[in-house]
Amino acid sequence: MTHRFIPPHDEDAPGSLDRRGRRHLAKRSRIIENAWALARRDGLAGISLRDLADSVDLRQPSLYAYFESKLGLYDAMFEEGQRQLLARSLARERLPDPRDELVAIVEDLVRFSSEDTVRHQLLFQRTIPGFEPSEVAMEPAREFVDLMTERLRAARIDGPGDVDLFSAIVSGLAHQQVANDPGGDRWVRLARRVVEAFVADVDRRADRSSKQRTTRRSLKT
Amino acid sequence: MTHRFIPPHDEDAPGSLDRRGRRHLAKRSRIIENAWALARRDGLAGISLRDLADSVDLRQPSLYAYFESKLGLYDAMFEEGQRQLLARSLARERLPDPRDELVAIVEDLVRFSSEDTVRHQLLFQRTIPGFEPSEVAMEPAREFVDLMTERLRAARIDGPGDVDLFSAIVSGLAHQQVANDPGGDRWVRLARRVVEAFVADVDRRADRSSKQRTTRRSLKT
DNA sequence: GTCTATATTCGGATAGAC
DNA sequence: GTCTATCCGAATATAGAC
Repeated sequence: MTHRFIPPHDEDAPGSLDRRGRRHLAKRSRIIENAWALARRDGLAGISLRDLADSVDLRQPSLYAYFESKLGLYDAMFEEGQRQLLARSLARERLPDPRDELVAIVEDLVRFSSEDTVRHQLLFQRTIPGFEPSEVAMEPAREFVDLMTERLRAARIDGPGDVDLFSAIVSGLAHQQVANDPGGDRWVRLARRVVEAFVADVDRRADRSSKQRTTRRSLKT
Repeated sequence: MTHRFIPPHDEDAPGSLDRRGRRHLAKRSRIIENAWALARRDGLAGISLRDLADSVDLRQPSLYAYFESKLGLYDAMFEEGQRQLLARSLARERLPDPRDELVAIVEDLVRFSSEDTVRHQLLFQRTIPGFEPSEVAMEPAREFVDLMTERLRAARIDGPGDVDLFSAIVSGLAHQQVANDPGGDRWVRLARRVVEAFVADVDRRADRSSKQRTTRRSLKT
């Protein structure tokens, strides 16, 4: 079962939208926007559909014209948050040095998380009981992972465990930043150092294994 | 305002407890134990005081003899979780090599988190709206930080940012382990590597700054 | 699409007797 | 300390008219 709500409409071209459909989506966006504001005020799980409806001058039951349930609302918020993250990464101009690029991405990510604690909570922690993002909502997340993987490959980081380790480092920085210095930059500032240490480790391991190969070969000949 | 509940009792020695006090504490412990079980089933925020009371054969209002409110219950759970973590770290025999000791601690920590997701949630993520641990509940957490700091110093890790970076790395491993491979060891296995990379980075920076000092000195003389 | 009205359930917390 | 009884509020969700 999915949380997504497909509003009923009957245009001829399924891809584009008529005036009604556009208005519908615009209002839906506004609702989501206000939902974020409420979440920042009352906590993510604390969003009340009544308050949300009030904030857009609707009665509470009318929200069901836009979302099939409260979980459907979370799903929409999740998707929007993931799109924001992806959009930000794509917007920034790519740096020539792949390692500088990694540093920039990590800084971006940590800042992105610390900008908005509840967004970080919805996107990266599983805190809403019963909520699991739908396939559609996960799509931008998948694209982002692809992008990250590509950037890591460009810096010659693709060994087994490398990506796991990198993801752990980034999520750790983000988490500490959000938890202990929200809005600040205490862990953002560590991005360069951590990337350099990580890259040095990857290099060191590559050296060691290539030396091992050389040794083995020289033993044979 | 604190969430802790000091049960009224009138013994002569304030430190020790009479029979009644001991029974009270024992039952309180049992309640907390069941609260963890419910949290694992329904989520942390999903604990219902009615269900909890049922599970210990009490009526719901009777719980207020043990906790002043639901937040007080969370506070007790938080304190207990922190004590478990501290107890585990103290129980393990200390390794002679301070870096091996660091590896062991990190593995411990990541395993501790992944053993029990909701405990990890309560202890390390701020997910319950309105809940902030009381001073008393934070006490074992402080002790744990002291212990960690001491272990890091033993490995000559005490530079500015070193502890921040280390904490980020550990929490990142734990978070990824909990989120993506709960009960497994995909990130636990990275503990040794990550500690070694971290230590190498600290050494490298120490070398560099000592060389800088040497250069400056040789310029002077 | 939006409304009114309402169903339904459940939550935490309190009063006061025993 | 434990109970019964109850309060009070809040929540999501549905039915059906317009």
